[in-house]
Amino acid sequence: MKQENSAIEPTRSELEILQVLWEYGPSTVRFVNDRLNEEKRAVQYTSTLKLMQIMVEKELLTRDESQMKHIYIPAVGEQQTKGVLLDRFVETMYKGSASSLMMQLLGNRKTSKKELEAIREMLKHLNKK
Amino acid sequence: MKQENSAIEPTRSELEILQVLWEYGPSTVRFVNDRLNEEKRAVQYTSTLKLMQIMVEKELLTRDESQMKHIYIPAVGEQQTKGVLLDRFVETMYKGSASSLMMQLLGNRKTSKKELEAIREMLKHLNKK
DNA sequence: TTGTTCGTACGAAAAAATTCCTACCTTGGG
DNA sequence: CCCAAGGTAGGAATTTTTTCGTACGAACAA
Repeated sequence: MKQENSAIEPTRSELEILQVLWEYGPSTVRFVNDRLNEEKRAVQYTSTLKLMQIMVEKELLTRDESQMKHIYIPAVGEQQTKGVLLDRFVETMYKGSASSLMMQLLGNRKTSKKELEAIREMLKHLNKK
Repeated sequence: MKQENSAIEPTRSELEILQVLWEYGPSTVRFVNDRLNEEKRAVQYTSTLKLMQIMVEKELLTRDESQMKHIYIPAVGEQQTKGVLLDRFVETMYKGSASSLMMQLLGNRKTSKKELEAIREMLKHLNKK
């Protein structure tokens, strides 16, 4: 069955592509493919092409076809998309409890002192609102 | 190609099953399937069975076959698993920056005052360590 | 005993996500 | 002009994940 709803639901690979476009701005397939191969993993040019074409169909991307080298543009916002995914993550993993997630996060060794400081600082400012 | 590594990588459906087992403890397929149908979505008994059998193969679960009704037991810890998934999430979505994630989280409407209070409280205690 | 219910095993279908092959067009250099 | 490089389109194959049909055994009530 086809996915009919308009919910933002990028797959893992689609998300990788979006990340590139969010970071570098509108780009050609070639550029995106190069970034993926450099930063992520080996992937054939036509694979990336195909995926990006599908993403246009799904309206995750739009493209400018006025040149031979089409320019692909994200059709979904970075913050919005990440927000939705984060919400879903918190929902399914922590029953919607942000503080549970925080607890887990801070329990991990990987959270550096610097990170902690940043978070405290943020909360402080949040107080004033 | 088969997945050979032993990394904890439950799929979405597998995670649903794990959640049930984590919450209610070791259970039969029937019990898990009932919970899924109540709490999540319609799913056939044999589908759940199959999935749980696969999870045994993948060593996400173990099972006690001494009775006819097999009892399935999580083979991976809840905190550990969620921790790994959270780390990966932060890594891919926020370049490993916990504070970025926090920022996003707190920016969402859904974080209640109560949640905020809980987080502040937690950080306070974390100070003392 | 017999049939209904409930369990497991297992193959295979279906759906979703990903990858790649092939064909064909356009551009630019020699 | 001709070829090589690099682009798009699209079908199809693969892989991964999910779902289910069928077979068959055990338990239990009538």
